[in-house]
Amino acid sequence: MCIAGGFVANLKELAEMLGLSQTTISRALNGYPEVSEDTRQRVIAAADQHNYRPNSSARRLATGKARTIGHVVPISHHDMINPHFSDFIAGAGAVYSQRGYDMLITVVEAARQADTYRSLHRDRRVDGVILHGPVVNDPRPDLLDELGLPYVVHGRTLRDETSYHWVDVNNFRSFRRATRHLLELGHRRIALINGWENMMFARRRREGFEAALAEAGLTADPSIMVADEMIDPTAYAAMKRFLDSPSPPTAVMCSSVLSALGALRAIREHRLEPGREVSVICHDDRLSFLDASGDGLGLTTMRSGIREAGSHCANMLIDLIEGRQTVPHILLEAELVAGRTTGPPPS
Amino acid sequence: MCIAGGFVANLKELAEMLGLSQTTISRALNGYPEVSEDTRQRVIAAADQHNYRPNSSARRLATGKARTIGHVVPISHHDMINPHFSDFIAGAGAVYSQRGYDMLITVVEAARQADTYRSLHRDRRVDGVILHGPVVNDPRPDLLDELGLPYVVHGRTLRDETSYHWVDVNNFRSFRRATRHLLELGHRRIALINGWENMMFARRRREGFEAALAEAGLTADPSIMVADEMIDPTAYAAMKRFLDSPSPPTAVMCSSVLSALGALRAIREHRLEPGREVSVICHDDRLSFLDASGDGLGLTTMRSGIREAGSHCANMLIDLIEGRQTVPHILLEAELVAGRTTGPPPS
DNA sequence: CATCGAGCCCAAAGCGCTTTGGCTTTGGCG
DNA sequence: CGCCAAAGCCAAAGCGCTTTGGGCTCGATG
Repeated sequence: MCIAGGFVANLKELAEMLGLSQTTISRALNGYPEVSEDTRQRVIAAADQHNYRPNSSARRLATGKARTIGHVVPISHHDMINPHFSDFIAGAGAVYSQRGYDMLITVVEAARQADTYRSLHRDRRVDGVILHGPVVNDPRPDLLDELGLPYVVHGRTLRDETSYHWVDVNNFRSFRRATRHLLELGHRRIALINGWENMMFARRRREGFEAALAEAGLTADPSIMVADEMIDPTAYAAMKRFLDSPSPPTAVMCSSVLSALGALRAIREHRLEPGREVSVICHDDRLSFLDASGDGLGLTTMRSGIREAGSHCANMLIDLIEGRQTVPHILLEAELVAGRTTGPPPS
Repeated sequence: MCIAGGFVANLKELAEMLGLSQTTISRALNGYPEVSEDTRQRVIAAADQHNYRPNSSARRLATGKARTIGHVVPISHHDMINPHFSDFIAGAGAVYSQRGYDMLITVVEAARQADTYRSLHRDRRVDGVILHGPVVNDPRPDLLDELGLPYVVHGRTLRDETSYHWVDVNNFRSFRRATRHLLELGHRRIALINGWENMMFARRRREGFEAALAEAGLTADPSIMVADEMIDPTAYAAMKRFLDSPSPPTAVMCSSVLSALGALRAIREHRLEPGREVSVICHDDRLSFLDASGDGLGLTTMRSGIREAGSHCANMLIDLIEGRQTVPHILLEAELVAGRTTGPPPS
C-alpha cells in the first residue's frame, strides 16, 4: 500500500517509532506467542514498510546459531574441481533458501580439509556441514564427531552405517543390475571404467560389478578394469587400450557420463559401432548440462539425480540441526534407462 | 611444543588467564601497535595453545564487516545450472580462503535475483557480490549502485564501461581472430553456434564473428547461425540442420566446448571428418573436467581460463571493499590453440 | 627538579539482537 | 468482593568482540 518509507536500521528505531519495546518487536517478528495478534500485525507492517530486517550478525551472536551450512570442497590431485559439484549445490541450495539458511562454501586443497572443518567450527561460522566424496577410511566423520559439529555424508564410509547420517545411491545394486543386464544380453567379456577406488562409491560399484559376474560363474579380469579420474581423456585412453588388447571386451561399464564419452570416442575411432559391436552403459548423475540418457546422448544409463541427493542432504542436515525427528539414512535407487548404446554382442 | 590444553571459548577467559585486559588481547591478536612485542607473542602463543579463535559473529557485529562475499547463482530457464560455475568458484574461492573471506552462495530462480541482492545487503550478510552472467540491459548494476553494495561484474553490460568494476574476456577480438583464421584457411561459409544472445558475451562474440566476415567482404548468413543454450543436444541439432541444408558450411564456430562436442557428433554422424571436411573451432573456458584443447579432445580453441577470471574478480572485489587502490577493469585475451579440428576446406 | 611525550595497558561503551524475569492489566471464578 | 492466572508488555542483562578515551610509568628534556 504505502510506499517504502525511509530505511530503519535497527530494532531500537523501529521500537521508538511504534512506541513499543525492543522486546515486543523482536517477539512479534519471531512469532512468539506473548504478543497480541494486533500488535504483531502492526509491527510486521511497519517492519516491511520501513524495510527493516534484523542484522544477521547480531542475531547470530545473540542466538549462538549461524543459520549457515558449510560445504568444504577439496581441489583434487590434478587441481580439478568435481563437475558434479554444481548440480549437488543447486539441489542443496534451493532447500537452504527455502528454509532460511545460508550456504558457505570453502574451496581448499585436499590436505587442508581437516583444518578447515576445525576452523569453521571454532569460529562458529556454520551450524553443520555436508561431507562430500567420502573415501574408504575417511577420517572426517570421526573428526566431526569429536568436534560435535552436525553433519550429513553424501555417500558412506566404511564405518558402521548406523553411526552417522547419510544420503547415498545404492551403487552396489545399481552396478550389479546393469552388469546382469549385459550378461543377459549375452556379453561375457565386460570392461569396467571406474572412478578412483579409494572413493567409496567407486569401490561399491566395482563390488556390484564383480558380484554379478560371480553369479554368472565369471570372474572380473583386471586387465580390462581401470580406476581413474572420471573424465573423457582417461576413459578414452583406457578404452583404446582395451580394444587393442588380444581379447577386447564386448561391453563396458562406465562410472560417469564423461567417462562414457571418452569410451565412445575410442570405440568410434576403432570403427566400431556402439550398441552393436560394443555396448556401453554408464552411471548418470543427471548433470543438468549433460542430457545423457534416452533422447539426449542416447546412452544406456543407471540414472540417479545428484540434485535430489543434494536436497535430501540439505533437508536431513537442517532437521538434524534443529533437533527434529528425521530419517537418518536415505538410500536412493538408480533407474536403468535403456538407450541406444546397448545390445547383444556381435556373434 | 605444548599439547593443546583445554579450549578457551572467549576473549574474557583468555584475558583472565593471562592477567591482561580484553583490549590488550584483542589488539595483540589483530596486530595493533599499542602492545609490546613481548606481550603480543605471549598472547599469540596462549591463543593457539588453547585453541582460541574469535567468534566470527561477535567480530562482525562489532566491526560492521561481514568478511563475506556473495554469489547469486540463478537457475536458468530449463532449470539448468551453468556448468562454468564450479570452475569460476574454484578460482574465486581460493582467493577468498587466502585473504580471509567467506563465500556465500545463494541459488535462486532467475526472477527472484533482485530480491536476493536486496536481502543480502539489508541483512548485512555480505560486504560485496560478484555479478554473474550479465545480460544486455542488465538491471543489476543499477540496483547494486542504488543499494551501495560493492560489486564486480564477470563480463560487461551495455552501460558505460568506466562506471563499474569488471573482469571480462575480449570476446569480440577472440571471435574475430578465430574467424579470420578460418577465412585465411580458405573457408567462405562459416556457421556460428552461439550462446543466448541476450548474454553480453554471446553478443560480443557474434559481433566479432561478423566483423571478420565483413572485412573479407562476406556477410553472415542467419540460416547457419544459432543462439541457444550452450550444451551438446542443442548444438547437435543445429549442426545437423546446417549440414542437411542446401549449402552446408565448411566450418563452424562454437561458443563452448559442450556445443563443439554436439557439433562434432553431428559431423561424424554425417560421415564427415572434423578438420578435413568440416572445421570446428570453439571457445574453451578450460573447465577442469573437459580437457578440450591440444592433446585432450584435440579441438582447435580460443582458450581463456574461467578460473583465472574467478580469481581476478575475487581480488578486485576485495580490494574494492577494503578501499585499496585497484585496477577497475581487466580484459583477458583468449589464446588461439591449434588442434586437429581445423584445416583448409575440401576443394 | 619539574615537565612532557612515548609506550603500554585498561575500563567501559558500544554493535543490534534475544531472552530472562518481572510488572500491569484484565477477566473468570469461588 | 477478593484472588489468581493469563495476556501483554517492558527493562535490562547478556552474546563476544572492537574501539574510544583515558591512566600510569619511565626515561628524556629544558
